Amino acid sequence: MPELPEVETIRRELEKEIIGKKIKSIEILGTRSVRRHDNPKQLIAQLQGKKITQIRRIGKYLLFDLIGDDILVVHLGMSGQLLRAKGTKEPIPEHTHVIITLSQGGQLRFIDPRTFGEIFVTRPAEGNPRMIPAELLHLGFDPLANQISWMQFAAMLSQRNTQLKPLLMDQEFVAGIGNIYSDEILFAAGLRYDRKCNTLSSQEARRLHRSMIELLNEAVQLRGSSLADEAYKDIYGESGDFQGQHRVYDREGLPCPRCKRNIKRVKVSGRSTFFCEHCQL
DNA sequence: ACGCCCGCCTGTAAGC
DNA sequence: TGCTTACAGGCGGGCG
Repeated sequence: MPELPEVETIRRELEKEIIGKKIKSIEILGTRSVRRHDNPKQLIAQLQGKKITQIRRIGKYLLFDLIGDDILVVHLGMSGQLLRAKGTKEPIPEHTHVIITLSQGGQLRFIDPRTFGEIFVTRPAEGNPRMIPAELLHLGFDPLANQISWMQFAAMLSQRNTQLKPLLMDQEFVAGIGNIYSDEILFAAGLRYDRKCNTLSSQEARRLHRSMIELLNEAVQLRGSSLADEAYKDIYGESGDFQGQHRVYDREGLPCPRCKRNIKRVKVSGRSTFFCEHCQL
């Protein structure tokens, strides 16, 4: 599923491809993707003719800033793709829910088999200096966009009493980390998924902070992870290359790259969790 | 505040 | 071989 590195890859590509272009028309083929809107026609009217000025990302959300303060928000959920079509005549893939036609710029298609993703139009929350819509105000800091110091991070950890993995995946604490990257970050930091956050030494908190930023940056460099049972593709339909770098995720029974002992798998709040008992304490 | 489960979905794969 | 079941998980909501 697209997490921060995948969404950032898409954001960078969109920045190159569609900034300055105008939305010519929108076609909504299935209403589930636009479920926040009572009236999809209103959404269409709101977007038509608007110029795209900027593409932002907060956590796993993409924000298309439009002329006149409107913001088109896209969340890919589990299986969402945003695919670029050069023309308007390319065949429409199955599970295409929304088609955005751009003035002299082909189309963007929103494809999402599992329909956990969504698209909605909104505006910046009243008086919000960072122009963040109310719907996204609950999100915590973005580990790449708003870098915080390890000291601040350590202070935040010390105030919580939860296990590390659920905290890393809590979008209100830090935005953008899902199941794959939480396991990879914890392995890189040498910390177990079930360590209580407020028991970390300052050295451990610093290691976790550093691992989080470094690992996410490395994953962005390789344009994210595409797994076998997953549908992540960038806007050109290309897979990412970071899956080859996974050290624990989906590697149950395989040797730990560090100590060669078998990678273990457990369930943590219903989610598969992969770790090395020897290297993560 | 925290942990855990459910419901929402569909494609894939394992099990009988 | 063919059907059924489990699994994958982001997110919001609810319950203890």
